[in-house]
Amino acid sequence: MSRYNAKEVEAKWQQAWSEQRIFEARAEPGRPKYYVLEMFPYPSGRIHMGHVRNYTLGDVVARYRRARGFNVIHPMGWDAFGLPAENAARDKGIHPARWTYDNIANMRAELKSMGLAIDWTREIATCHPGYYGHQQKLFLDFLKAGLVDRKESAVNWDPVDQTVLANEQVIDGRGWRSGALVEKRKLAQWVFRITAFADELLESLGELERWPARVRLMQENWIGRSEGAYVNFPIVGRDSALKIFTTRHDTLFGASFMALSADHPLARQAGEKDPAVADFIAECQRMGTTEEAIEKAEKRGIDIGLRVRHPIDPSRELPVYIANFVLMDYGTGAIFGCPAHDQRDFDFATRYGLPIVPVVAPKGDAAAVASLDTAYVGDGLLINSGFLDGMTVADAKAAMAEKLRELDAGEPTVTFRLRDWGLSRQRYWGCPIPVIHCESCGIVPVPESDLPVILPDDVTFDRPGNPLDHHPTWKHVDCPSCGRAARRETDTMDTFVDSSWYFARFCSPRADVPIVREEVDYWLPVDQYIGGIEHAILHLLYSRFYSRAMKQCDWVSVDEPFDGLFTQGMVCHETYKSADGAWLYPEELEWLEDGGVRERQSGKPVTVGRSESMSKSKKNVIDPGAIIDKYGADTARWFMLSDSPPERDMEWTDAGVSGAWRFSQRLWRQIVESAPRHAAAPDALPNDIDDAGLAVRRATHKTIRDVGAAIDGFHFNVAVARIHEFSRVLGSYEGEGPSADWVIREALDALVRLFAPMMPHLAEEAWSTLGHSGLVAEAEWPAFDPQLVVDDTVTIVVQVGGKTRAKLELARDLDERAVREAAFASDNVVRAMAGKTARKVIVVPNRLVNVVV
RNA sequence: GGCCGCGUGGUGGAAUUGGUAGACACAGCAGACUUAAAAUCUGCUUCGGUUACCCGAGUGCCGGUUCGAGUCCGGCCGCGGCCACCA
Repeated sequence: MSRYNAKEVEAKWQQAWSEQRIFEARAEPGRPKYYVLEMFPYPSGRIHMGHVRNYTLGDVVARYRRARGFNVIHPMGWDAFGLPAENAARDKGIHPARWTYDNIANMRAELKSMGLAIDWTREIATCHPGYYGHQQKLFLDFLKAGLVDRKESAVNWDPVDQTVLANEQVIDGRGWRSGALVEKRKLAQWVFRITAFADELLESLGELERWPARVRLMQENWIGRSEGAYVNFPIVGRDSALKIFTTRHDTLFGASFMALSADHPLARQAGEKDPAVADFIAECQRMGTTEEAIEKAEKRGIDIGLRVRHPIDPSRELPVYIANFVLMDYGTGAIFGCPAHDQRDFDFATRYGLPIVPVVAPKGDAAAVASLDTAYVGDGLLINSGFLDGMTVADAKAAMAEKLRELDAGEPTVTFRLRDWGLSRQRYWGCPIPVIHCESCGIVPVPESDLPVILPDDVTFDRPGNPLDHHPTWKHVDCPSCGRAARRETDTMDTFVDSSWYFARFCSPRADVPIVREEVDYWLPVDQYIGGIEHAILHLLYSRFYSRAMKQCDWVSVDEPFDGLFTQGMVCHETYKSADGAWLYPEELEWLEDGGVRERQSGKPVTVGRSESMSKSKKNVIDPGAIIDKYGADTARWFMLSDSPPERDMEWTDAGVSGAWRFSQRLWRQIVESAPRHAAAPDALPNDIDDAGLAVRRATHKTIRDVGAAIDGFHFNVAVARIHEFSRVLGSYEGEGPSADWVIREALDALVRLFAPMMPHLAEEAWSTLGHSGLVAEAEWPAFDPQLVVDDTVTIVVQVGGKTRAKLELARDLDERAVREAAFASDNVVRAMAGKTARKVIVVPNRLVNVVV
């Protein structure tokens, strides 16, 4: 029995693909293209199972589309800037560049061992000046186009590491690395004006039909459009007014106080005069932004003595508080409090003894809201509201908006939750922001002739803060405008910037301009993008913004970069804990015959925990390298595609892997053992084949149809099942085959091409064993004969009263009367009817008969 | 708290979108081959009623629409995700 040696065979075919350069893509205007892209990896050092799943899915699509005749582009690169490289430098003394490029070399080799149909000539790394230099050019274009701004904004500041932290890096109010209490600081930051596209980014979500509904919804919520109104409350004793934003202007008559954010200019003014107010502001700024902090935080405030007039009823004066629950960067940083109809305002009013005046009641029934113990946020009719009384909430909003406009006291407006994208990071290992600060000229862009602004190599990590800041010379430059001494911007860009345009750079990865228009016009948009759901918001939203910004600067023609998006599930594995509660690696365990588990070394008992997403911290990881080494890439790929639908989480099991390995061996035997016996099909197919021959041909053509449909729909697990089934069918004819041996040959030729996208190495070996000279990677997808996928007979289900009582094998398209007769002739049907007469008979052609008794 | 998903055998999951529930696989059991084991092959495998046949129940729970519901509608229960003091 011949055994398939994956290790040798896989290396051989990987070399053949590479030597024949079949995956190198070239734009061919007029020929249909297909751009397959998986989210590029961060070069952490080793690939993990999540990568294996991601790139296997993409590779199936790429190879399948190629077989379908598309001009496929399938590139790979490295999201290579980021904090871990700097941490490695601090902890191990390795330069970030060295660490990163070493990791890339490792991971490239690992990815290559997977046998991916990738055009490696297009490989890019975002940390290379040949990439980030062009990113600086785009930045300057955006700056010129008014898409970049410099803004004072509140940031999380780690006083020990002396850097800004992203929200995700603040854990329980402390820096994740230093453990220091994080402060809120105002810093001048560069921002992309993503909010300028808020409406468009929201609107266009509707056109992304090949995106998961869930992702679109998440983006919709993230952008968070709300319709409301600005309202101006004149300040008593001053010329100015306090401007607030509300979505409930219908409840304006229920106002009982005003509340300002601690960062509001009026709050600051008050703080300068009153130490108690200043103390309260300081306290608000210290307040954590974590989930628990927010949940526990009480609604608190301080009356700053200011009074405003109600805009509709000037006789009423309202107190102005600073409140800890009002955010500066949403709306205007100030609200009016309507305790009866907002829970936060209700809590606040209760605490400070402010009036609670209901102005909306169900059906206008004032009694129903006379004594509230929580805010009433439901619908109803207006009460206690002068000219609004009796109106619905919606009508009252409209009427109030009209009134505000009349009085010049406010106007309807739309507000978004989306904020501008702060891109400044006080870090070394990122793309330098190409601007210069000059005392006399202000902000001066780096002249394009001076690009790229290259990161200096000679940096030190021996003290906290940004190494670019500590560098003795790098930041000192002459102002390009006036020539006097000036300072280079030492902040670098958020790494999300790097990944916001890489799909465009892949189209012309070596060009001396960022993007070559003819190339992107041919290849973009990405037809199928594949990656984890964790990027559902930020990366995908940023890329959508970037596309629009690049279009505005005439670099690309598309608004939407990703036509189709697929979000894969995670790879999970059981977790193991020792008796003293420490996590254990699967390799540290020994499995006993009785099904128990213990530690291999010590023999101590082990608790098997639930299956969770593979992570180093829980030690429930399986190294893909070891699996590929032992079983081959095809086995790993096949297992990834089997059983679990790709969008769902899957569980990695030893049994599953060995099952995949056994099946690959089975396929190999089946093909190699039958191949010599079966001749190729004659040009003119004979009609006189026997029943077995016809059955095999039908199975072949149905499988071709079903596998194609399954791959089209991303149901790779179903495609796998159909191939299993087909292999069994062929197996059942191994002893006594059809008289026409070309029928088996036709089946094998189809079979190999059907599993080629999934197990490409085995497929090449099988294809050549079958006597084909070319590569199966370049073979056409088999076509099915529509006549052969329709059987002559159909199984008709006969139900009596909705319960299945018989199954009849009848000729296809038999007329209704004959079907009825056959149904009533069935013993089981007669018995089930028990002498009753049929009240009604429903006949669904070629499917079922339901006798209603 | 808001919004959105999902609940199918021992397990992962199928089910032409309202028409045979459990394809395919894993695990398990039985058998063949073998001195034996491994490997391989064959069969069985939702639960209950004595095997075959057949009967009853069955897609989280309760109800509804329909000749017919895993699929549609209403209400519960459970699990998960995203956002979250967003005015």
